[in-house]
Amino acid sequence: MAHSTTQVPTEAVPSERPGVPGGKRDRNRRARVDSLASAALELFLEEGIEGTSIDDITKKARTAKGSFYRYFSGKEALVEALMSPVSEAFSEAFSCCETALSRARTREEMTAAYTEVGEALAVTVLSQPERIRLYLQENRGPRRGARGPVVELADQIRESAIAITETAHAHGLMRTFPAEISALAVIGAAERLVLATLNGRIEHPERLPEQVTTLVLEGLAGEG
Amino acid sequence: MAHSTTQVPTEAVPSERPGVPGGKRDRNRRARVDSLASAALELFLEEGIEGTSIDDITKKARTAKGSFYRYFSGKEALVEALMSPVSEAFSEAFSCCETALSRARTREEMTAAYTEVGEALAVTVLSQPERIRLYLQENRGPRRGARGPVVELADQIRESAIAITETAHAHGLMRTFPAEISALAVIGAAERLVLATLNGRIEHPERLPEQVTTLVLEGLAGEG
Amino acid sequence: MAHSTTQVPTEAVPSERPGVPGGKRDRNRRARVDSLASAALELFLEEGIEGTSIDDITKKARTAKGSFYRYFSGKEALVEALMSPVSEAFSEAFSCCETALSRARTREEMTAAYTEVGEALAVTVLSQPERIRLYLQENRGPRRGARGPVVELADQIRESAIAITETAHAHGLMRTFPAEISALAVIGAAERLVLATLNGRIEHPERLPEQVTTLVLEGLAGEG
Amino acid sequence: MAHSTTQVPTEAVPSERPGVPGGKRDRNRRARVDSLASAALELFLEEGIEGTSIDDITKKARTAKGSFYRYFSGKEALVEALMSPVSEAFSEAFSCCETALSRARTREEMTAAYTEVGEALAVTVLSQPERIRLYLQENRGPRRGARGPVVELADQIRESAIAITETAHAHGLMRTFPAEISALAVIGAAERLVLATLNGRIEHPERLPEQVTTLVLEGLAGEG
DNA sequence: TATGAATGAGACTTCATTCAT
DNA sequence: AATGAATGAAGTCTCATTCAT
Repeated sequence: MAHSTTQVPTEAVPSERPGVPGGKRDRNRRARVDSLASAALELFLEEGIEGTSIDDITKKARTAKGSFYRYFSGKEALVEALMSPVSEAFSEAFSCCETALSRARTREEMTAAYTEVGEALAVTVLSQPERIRLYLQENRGPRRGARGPVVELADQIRESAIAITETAHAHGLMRTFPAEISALAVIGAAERLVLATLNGRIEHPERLPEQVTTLVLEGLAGEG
Repeated sequence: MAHSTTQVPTEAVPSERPGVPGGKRDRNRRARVDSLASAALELFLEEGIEGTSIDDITKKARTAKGSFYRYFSGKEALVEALMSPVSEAFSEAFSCCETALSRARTREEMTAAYTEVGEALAVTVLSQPERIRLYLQENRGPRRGARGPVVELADQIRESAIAITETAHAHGLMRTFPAEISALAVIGAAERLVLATLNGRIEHPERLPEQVTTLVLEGLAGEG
Repeated sequence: MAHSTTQVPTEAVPSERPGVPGGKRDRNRRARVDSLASAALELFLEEGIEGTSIDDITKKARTAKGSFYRYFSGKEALVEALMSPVSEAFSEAFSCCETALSRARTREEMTAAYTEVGEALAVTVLSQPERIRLYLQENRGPRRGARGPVVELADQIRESAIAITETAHAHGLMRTFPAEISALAVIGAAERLVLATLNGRIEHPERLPEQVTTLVLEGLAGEG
Repeated sequence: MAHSTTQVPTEAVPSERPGVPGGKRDRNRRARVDSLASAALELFLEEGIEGTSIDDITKKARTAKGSFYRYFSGKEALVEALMSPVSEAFSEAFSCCETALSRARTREEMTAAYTEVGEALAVTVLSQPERIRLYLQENRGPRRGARGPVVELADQIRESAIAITETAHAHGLMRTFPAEISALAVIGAAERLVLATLNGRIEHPERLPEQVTTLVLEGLAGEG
């Protein structure tokens, strides 16, 4: 895996940095941050966040331990940095969808909104598979310690999903289940399938989106 | 929570015990095992398995640290002891269902088999809610360390669910998706909903089974 | 190895014991003490005194841990009990020799005295090989902890050997080296050879006494 | 005891060190290793290897517990580091002697070879008295745990001594005892005398080499 | 700025000893 | 008298974090 796939957004880096942004200093800094983040991501996936020590990370990134603390205030900040692009992409996708939904007047427009959010999420999943896998592996359980940011992301997703489901209900789009229930069911199903896909356990992943849509909309009992 | 709700199955206790099987020694032993297990369960739920130390457990159980090791060879063994009743109940439920399915000749018999496994699982969930919550919180991620037994249980569930789904397909019961996909979707949805329920986030939990059934069979698009 | 070879002298047992000495109680007690001592001896030889725990001993002796403390006040007392027959045998051998030497008037009488002490020691070595091996393995080093009694025995042997060597010198029996030097040299050589023999590294152990005598008296340069 | 007498050979120190090889970092590192090793050596002699804890060592060396593990992977590695200069010196001495012996054609040349090895060993003993004492105190008994390296050294010495004795026999230099027997006798005698000397129990240590030679070659019965 | 050494709290585990049954 | 459960001190080792170089 190229290190460049693990780029960390600018915000993770302390803002009062010297040198021209884009200059050599800046590039060095980013390279260091990226190599730490990508080493960490790989280790987190293999050993778990709590099972990975700062030492492990810096050893894998071939940096001195002290350097880690120059770039991240601790393990939690690093996890936060790893999750934040996912969080932002999801945030944007959901809020776009929410907007589109509230503007929608016809059933077709609503369906389009859903399709769009689905595609936006799929793009994120495909472009950041490791971070998504990290999210899927670590998002349950207490918010304690370095896993905090991951659990936070899970909450964000849950709330957004419920919100758009409620909007859909308000527009009479779907069966009037309680929004929590359908939202959580869809999230649960989707997450499990994505994880299986990322773990290589699904045979024809390219058909997955279509199958999931069918499943979600028409259920299992459909005229098989 | 009463300590008696956290009973550990007999097998976890060393078999050659002295004194009368119902005598004071025996009762003390069981009380100690229970208090350790229940303290641990509570802490695992609040702080995570990896975030809980043996010290935390023995402090909460008001025993000496050394006593822990008389009853469990380590944290992993304790987790194993906590998961094993769930694992056994699930094992039995799935294998009953598998048997019933393979014997079924009519669609009604098959539906009955599914209903039955669903009910068996629901009973387990309701009678062991904390252990189920622990399973739901900790079952993802690498098998590393004390979480091992939980991940193992997850694998067991996944395989069983796929197996009975394949049986169902073989009998033409449902839409011919790949078994992995429908099985994982159902597991994912169910697990998410159960977790939300156990976390008290579902309004009318008593309606959940019926709603889930509808959802699974007919999907979201159904003529709400 | 039969347990009876590991008998512990009466003194090791607390003196205020109930029951007729020789009665059933007494026999039980001795059987227990012997089985603990023989289990301990075996373990001490394999794992070292410090590497053996009370637990190891009672497990091997198939007794409860508490029983150990009924018979011995601790590991040191047990070591003391294991060493004391050796210590007594050696004590007696040396004091006999000392007496015989001081009475000796002719060179022949003196040689006889030495021969006799050598034989007495050899008998002890052969009749208590495991205890001797324990002594040889553990007699160096600080007197600290449970090894104390073994180191004490080493001191006793050293002093006795020096004493009879001085007597020999006083009678003009041997080359007038400082007594410490010849005594320690002989002890050192003898101990090393006995240890090698007990470890099965000497080809014809039955010839050893004669060879050692030659070696000690005539040295290596003799007309080979 | 000056710390400088407890220097640990370069190999024990991780090789890829930063900073100038003679810079402050380097000096600090060596000082730390030396202070740990010398504290340990002193404690090992007083309390035995098994009776000394890492805590004791770091307390005496006035460092944090964790620092110990930066320099040594554990107690056994430290013992190994303490023994290795002795082991190497002995190795070299014995192999020189072996070479010289196999080349020797006259009895004088052979005697010279022995004298030389004796002197080389004596130099080592005198220049590393504490390590030798540690070896003498801890070399018997099972190879278990941290004492392992010391027992290993003892084996090395035994084998080398037997080997050169066999060479001597092959050249008809000495009385044809089995090589094991004469070698072990000499080792045993020498070790005991060296230990007594290092413990300050020998009156005129400077005469020891000559006396031992006489003893070994001519025995005790010589015309005193 | 980069390095890795230093620190000490804290995790896991073992053990001698005491004590209830 | 015998058993083995309970205790907590102590041992080994790890780790996040700070700091001198």
